[in-house]
Amino acid sequence: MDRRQKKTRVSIFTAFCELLSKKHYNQITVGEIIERADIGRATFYAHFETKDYLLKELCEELFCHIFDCTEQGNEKHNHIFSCNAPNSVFLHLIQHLQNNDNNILALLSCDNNDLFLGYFKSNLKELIKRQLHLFPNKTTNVPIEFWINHISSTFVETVKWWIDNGMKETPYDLSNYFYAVLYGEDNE
Amino acid sequence: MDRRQKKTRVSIFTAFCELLSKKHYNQITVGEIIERADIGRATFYAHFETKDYLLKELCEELFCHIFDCTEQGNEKHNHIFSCNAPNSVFLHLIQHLQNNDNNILALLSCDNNDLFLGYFKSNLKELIKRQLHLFPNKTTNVPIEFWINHISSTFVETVKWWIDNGMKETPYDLSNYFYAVLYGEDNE
DNA sequence: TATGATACCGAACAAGTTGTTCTATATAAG
DNA sequence: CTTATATAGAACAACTTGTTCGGTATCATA
Repeated sequence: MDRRQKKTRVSIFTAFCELLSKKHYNQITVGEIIERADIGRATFYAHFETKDYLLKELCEELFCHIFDCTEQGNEKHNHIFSCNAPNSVFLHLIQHLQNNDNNILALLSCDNNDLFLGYFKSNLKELIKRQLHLFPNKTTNVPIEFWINHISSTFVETVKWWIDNGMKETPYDLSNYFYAVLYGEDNE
Repeated sequence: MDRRQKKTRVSIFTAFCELLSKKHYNQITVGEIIERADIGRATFYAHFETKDYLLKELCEELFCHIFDCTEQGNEKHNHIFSCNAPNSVFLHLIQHLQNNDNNILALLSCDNNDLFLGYFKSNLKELIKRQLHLFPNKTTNVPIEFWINHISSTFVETVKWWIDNGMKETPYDLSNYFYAVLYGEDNE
């Protein structure tokens, strides 16, 4: 990609993230974004058809960066699945979040959740589907699709709860909470 | 309240709900609302400071109507808690939804979820807190606040999943799904 | 029925937002 | 050096928001 394009794209993403951590997505205007990114109006629209697409592409980049590790089998940076226990998978995910890779926390914590969390959950579901053997269905009469949805929902809600309450718990403890409500008793 | 005010308020709510069932909240303009409600622009703003407040008040009316039953102890229309089992509580709630009281389904089903579901969940949490004895915490090391959040999240996500998949399951079955992922095995 | 209060209409308005279009300039690639 | 492309920057129409104001209809009361 053209060096200029890349620079512009990065500065838009950066400005957008900074704004997202301050105010609700709905209240952010294109005018604010281009002012903070210090680019021309036409340039913005040359990159993104609309604000919604900007968010969409931002999410894709961020989640791709986090979930990617699981794509290429057992070859390269699949550290999330280095240990074959579901608890470990999510522990790693939570640690990623705690490290605040790519400023994801700022996006998860504020009011912009709705759309963002939607993308997050949808990526999570794909991950779970691909690694379903790690999450045995503990009940007999619940459809598999419902079960998958429940796992990913529970994880997203766990993280949301964690953030809303000041992230006091360690990733390890939180991962155990998650696992406890999902599978009954703590697995220690 | 003045008969005129009441009429105006109702027509605004009605128009708003109809629009919400068609398009996303963000894409609905005040212009559309007042055109469909057939009222003057100034009249709208005399009733609601902004579109967000309109949604807020709408939610309060709707949820009050559904959750109210639990407020006045065991005296009047507390049919939701007529049976002292948590499964029954949510079964009743789901049946309310299936009956589509006050067109709530239209609001839950479409793209407008975010804000609306937020209010829904917050009402749910209050209900659960008041009736916590019905939901024994099955795990030892999970904080009670986390547990409450998990119950209400799971219910909201269950209903969302149900709607997104065409509401094929009976309220009875769905309630069992909910209870199964929450408490391990089916309680039949 | 008469009267004062209040809700409504509708039009106009400023301020702000969106997405497009244009020319000129700067930067990349061959 | 030359050509292609990305950007700046300004101007633009169309739309949205929230306010204002004078006139009209409806209420509640005497």
